[in-house]
Amino acid sequence: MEHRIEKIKKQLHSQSYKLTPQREATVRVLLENEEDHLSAEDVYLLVKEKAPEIGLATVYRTLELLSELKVVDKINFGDGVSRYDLRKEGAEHFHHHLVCIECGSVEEIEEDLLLDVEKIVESQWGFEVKDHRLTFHGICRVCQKQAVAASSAEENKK
Amino acid sequence: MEHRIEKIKKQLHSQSYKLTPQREATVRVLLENEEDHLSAEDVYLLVKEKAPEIGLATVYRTLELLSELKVVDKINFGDGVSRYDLRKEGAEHFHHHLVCIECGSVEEIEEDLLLDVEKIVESQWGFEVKDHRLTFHGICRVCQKQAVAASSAEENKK
DNA sequence: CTCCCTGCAAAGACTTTGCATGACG
DNA sequence: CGTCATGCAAAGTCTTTGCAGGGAG
Repeated sequence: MEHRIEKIKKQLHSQSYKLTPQREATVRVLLENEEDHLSAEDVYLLVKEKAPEIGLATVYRTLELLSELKVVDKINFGDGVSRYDLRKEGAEHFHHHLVCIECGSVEEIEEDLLLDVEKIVESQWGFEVKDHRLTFHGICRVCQKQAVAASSAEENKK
Repeated sequence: MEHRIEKIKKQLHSQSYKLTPQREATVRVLLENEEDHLSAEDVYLLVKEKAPEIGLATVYRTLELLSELKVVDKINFGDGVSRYDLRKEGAEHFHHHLVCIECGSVEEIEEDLLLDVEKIVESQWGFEVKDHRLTFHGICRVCQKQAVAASSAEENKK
């Protein structure tokens, strides 16, 4: 984990930004919650546990900065909030998401499934693809099982 | 166009909603600007030209309603506003978008390029796909040409 | 008469900004 | 010292809600 912080520090320095304690705390929170898709408010609350004096505005400013540096991706699942997602080590493509419409869980797909599609877009639409956002909405494994369980319970009642 | 309004009217009635004059005016604006990706405010201003007494809240409520009925899709390109996009006749998949990071133009892809990808997601992740959102960010044909023109102008200067 | 719909204004949620203060070289 | 970063509070967006009045059946 430390080396990832070092790396981010270098990225900041290369653009003459500093890794201040607040920024570092924010980055640590993001690293520790890599699986989640935290909103600015979520990050703020978590950072506050370690550095209670931090302000919400600083968190916003830091997330904005990290977003510019492509350290995090800002995403939006359609509820009114922006969420921030750390790019994985070495990944230059933006990972995909599976959002369950039943329970709201969000799963990530690291693998890039769009290589073929991008080729088609480039050749047929003449569009030079730089990045993509792909989200599937549907029913996750867990909720599918529950649906089956519920309907068989229904069966038993008869 | 009239038959599309009729169709929407029936959809509304089937859920015991009415197609009021305000709602109809809103739908007409959406139909007349199918190519664009209007924000609620945009729709409001356009509707106002025909029906000046309409309120912004009604537009929001109508768009929300149409969204529930799957007549329009609510999308979000990362600027802070929701945009509303009419579903095409008979389409049950949500079309894809090409957003140009130079000029901000948005192009649509009707064709469903994700059929194969969805199969993979279903079989390998056990996720039952119901809908998807796919947006590519990159450089559109027009801006690519301008970039070429600009760099050759640069050449000429030498 | 009842229920749904509307306009207006107010409230709300999320995010950005202005400004004085503070850290750092 | 000068610059960049911070915290706080205020201001901004965009969107939703409360409520009284209206309209259709």
